[in-house]
Amino acid sequence: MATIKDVAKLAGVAISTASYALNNSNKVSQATKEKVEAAAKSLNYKKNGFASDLKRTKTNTIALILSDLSGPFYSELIQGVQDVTTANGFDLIACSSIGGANSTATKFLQEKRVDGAIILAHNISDEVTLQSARKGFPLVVLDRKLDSDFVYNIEVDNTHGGYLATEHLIQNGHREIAYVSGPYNSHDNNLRFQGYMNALNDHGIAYQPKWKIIGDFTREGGYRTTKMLIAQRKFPHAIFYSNDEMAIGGLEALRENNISVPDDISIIGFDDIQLAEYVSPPLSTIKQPKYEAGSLAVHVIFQLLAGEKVDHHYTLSTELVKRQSVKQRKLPEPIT
Amino acid sequence: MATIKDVAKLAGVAISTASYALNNSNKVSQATKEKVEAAAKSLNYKKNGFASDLKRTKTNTIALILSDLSGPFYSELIQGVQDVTTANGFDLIACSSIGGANSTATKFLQEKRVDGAIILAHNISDEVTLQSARKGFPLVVLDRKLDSDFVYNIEVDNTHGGYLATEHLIQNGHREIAYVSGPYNSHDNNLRFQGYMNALNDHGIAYQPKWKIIGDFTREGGYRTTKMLIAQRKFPHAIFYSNDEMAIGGLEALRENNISVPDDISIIGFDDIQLAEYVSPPLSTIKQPKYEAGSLAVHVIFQLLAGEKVDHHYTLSTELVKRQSVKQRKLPEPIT
DNA sequence: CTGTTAGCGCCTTCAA
DNA sequence: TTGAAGGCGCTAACAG
Repeated sequence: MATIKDVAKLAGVAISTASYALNNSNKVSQATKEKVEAAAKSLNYKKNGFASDLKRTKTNTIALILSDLSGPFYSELIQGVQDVTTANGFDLIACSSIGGANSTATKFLQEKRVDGAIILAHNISDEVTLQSARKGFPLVVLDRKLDSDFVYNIEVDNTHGGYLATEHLIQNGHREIAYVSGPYNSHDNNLRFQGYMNALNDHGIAYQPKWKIIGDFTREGGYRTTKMLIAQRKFPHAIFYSNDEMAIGGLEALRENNISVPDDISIIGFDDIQLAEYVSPPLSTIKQPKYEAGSLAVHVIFQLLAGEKVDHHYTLSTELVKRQSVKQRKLPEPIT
Repeated sequence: MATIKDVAKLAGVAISTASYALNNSNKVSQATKEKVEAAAKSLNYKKNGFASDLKRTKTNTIALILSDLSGPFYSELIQGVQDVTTANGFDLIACSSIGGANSTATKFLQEKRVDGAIILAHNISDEVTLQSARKGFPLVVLDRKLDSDFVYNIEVDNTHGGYLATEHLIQNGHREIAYVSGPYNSHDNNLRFQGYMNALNDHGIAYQPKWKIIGDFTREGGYRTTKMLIAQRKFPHAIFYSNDEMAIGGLEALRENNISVPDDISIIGFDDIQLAEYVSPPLSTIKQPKYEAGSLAVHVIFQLLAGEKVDHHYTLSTELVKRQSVKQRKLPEPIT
């Protein structure tokens, strides 16, 4: 690979001159610039990005850390992140946190290969997050709540969302409502569950532990837990799946058992992923402002990079999306 | 930020010693190593990735270049890429080519920030691709065909896929078959169209230019072109959308006009994206071996990096997936 | 406008 | 086992 040295030599100028010329500085004459450019072209010279980043101690890129690049992550969120990042002339790279401490994500977080990062990856530990955040390296987390001088939190109002979902079910006459949870360590899940509890409570319905089923936020998990529910003697009036993926898995399990949604049972999800609208029946769910969350996250980073002071915590609101998986419950005929 | 110098100073050793200790070399005593590690920890030292990459002139990361990070890209493909990459202990980063020549993708391609790259982004020009590829920097393209010493091609058999789709329609009694194309400059599209033509030809059906509609591979494009088709006087027996996204957009247009699929018209897509199975009716389509394409791509890169010689061209086969959007055409009652 | 020079932070011979 | 020193490729004073 040709270096700037080779270019300078070929063009017959000093290295610095070549550098200036290549960076479009106005310190060199048009003639030299052309000479240098010609030399660069003929050598197929490409600058070494590291060397220049090293020198300037700044990369102009921010990282988006996802738990799995191929996962059903939120394309709107990425869109938001992407839009704001490119609008600011920064580069955006996405990397996965598969592999935990040895993952690419951890590497990027720790080795200052980027100027800032957004984390949406439950498999990055709080510990890694906390010890990576430092002055001059803003970190925004979208999936947890962390108190640190250098970590900024953006959350959607999961509690309220959980409340909304549960209340919608209650208002449709359902009282025996199962909650299919996400993993135990999921902050989001815990808040959604809190909302579920609150709604039950506000409507004078006693919480029954038997209706809390532990899932894992995956489609298979939803399928499995639903099968389990079906295998049990008692069946709820409705199921609140703590995310859409699980609800879709559940839908499949229900269909296989000829249990009709929403005639026999009502179900509701959380997230409003793209698929939700296409499954049959279309899934009622809780919509999160994903685009906003993504763009806000980057926005915070840029403010921080510019040395401004910003809040450490933001909460975005959620919204009920009524589709066709929830229906008014037919009460058993009163005996006359 | 603490540098290795600070660590060395605090630990009371030379810089090189600190470096050895931190890199687990066996050239330092256990005692020194511990001393250095303690110092590093207390300073919250993190090595600067650039500096070390610069020194070793190798990054251990490969880039996956997508036209849009938030786009409906192929999660299975990414899965394949990801699996093989991490299995080889390399890092994977995804970046977008939005912005063309000024995009992050172009930057990564040109500034040797990665050891190899996989391109699946029609908005990266052949020119950029060609001039980025160089010895020691293997490039695999998944969406075009390029002849260069340093570019490797992996294609799915689009022509055969197009043939399969069209033939399936023909075998169901359809003869007036519209083709909704992708963008003009899409290599994939051209091959699919070729397959369409071949099938028509093999079955003695004359190609009619009026049945070729120019789309753009987006859902909106499919919607728009279908509306157009509907607005015209003549309507085809069936439509072959050159990708699923467009077919889904088309489905919507058809539904809005109370044209039933597959009763009034049969349609087929291409790609077998996740949604295809969930739309109503479930979309018949052509499935591509996406996971294989992704894993093969990285595999090729690693072979190249290891100095092995590999073929410049691979073709993976496609397969017809029958679902419910294609139906045998009722012939008009013969007059008796 | 151009050239000289001193590092950015790290790794790695080489000599002690 | 440890330390001194050179340099990866580039940028940015500074001096001419």
